[in-house]
Amino acid sequence: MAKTNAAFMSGVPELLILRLLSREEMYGYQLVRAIRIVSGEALDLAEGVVYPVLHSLEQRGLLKAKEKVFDGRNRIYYAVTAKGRKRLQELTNDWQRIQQGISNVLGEHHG
Amino acid sequence: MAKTNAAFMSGVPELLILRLLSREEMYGYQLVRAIRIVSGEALDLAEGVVYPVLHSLEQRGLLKAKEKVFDGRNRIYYAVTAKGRKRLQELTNDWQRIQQGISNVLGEHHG
DNA sequence: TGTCTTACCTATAACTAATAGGTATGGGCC
DNA sequence: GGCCCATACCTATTAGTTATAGGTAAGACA
Repeated sequence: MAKTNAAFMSGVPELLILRLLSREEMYGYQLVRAIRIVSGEALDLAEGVVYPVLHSLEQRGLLKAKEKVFDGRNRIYYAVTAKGRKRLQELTNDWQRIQQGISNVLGEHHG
Repeated sequence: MAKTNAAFMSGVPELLILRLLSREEMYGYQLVRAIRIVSGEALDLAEGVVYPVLHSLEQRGLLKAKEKVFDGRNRIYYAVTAKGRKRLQELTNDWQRIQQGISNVLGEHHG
């Protein structure tokens, strides 16, 4: 039931995941729900999107994984590394710039 | 000298081009400069990005091309069709929703 | 037993922006 | 004339990701 996105999504999963994990460590399945809820139902990333991004971020040293057993169930918690925080800052800056640029174009009143 | 973008650009060229052309018809080379200027230097799309998008939009019936000779030089002006305006509206809505969703996530104060 | 939710995973497809070229004309400069 | 820059168009290839569509397995609950 994740069928939100047409365009405008490049880089977004990475940004959102880094941002949410920078506040508190979470596991993948939890992230999927958090993105939907915190975005105000505007965004809904499928697990098939979130897990590969988590693996990629971990491999690049931006996240650190920690396996925990909860209620007999396996969970893999992810926390942002120092390198990850730097990356988050960069991505946030890029986002702000691009978002502003698009607003500038859209905001122009019709002539 | 167009080297702006890292991420967050999917769907953006199409949106910007439709929006700018909805105000007045323009030709490709002019669009390239307009995007840079109107966005406040935040965005800079290379010709290699803009021309293929124009062709795609025309093929899909969202733009209509009109060749004009100016100063002995050939220019191809593009205007938005009715179908194109509808598409622009949809894209704008998508953009607003996604942009809002991302703001919601980013804006959360650290806990 | 059967179904739902939780929790993880991956392979493939689909999309599209970015790169890196290329062609051709006109104007200005020496 | 020869040179360079700006204008104005173009395309093939690469790169990078998201989206799709699956699959596995355990626990809860009826």
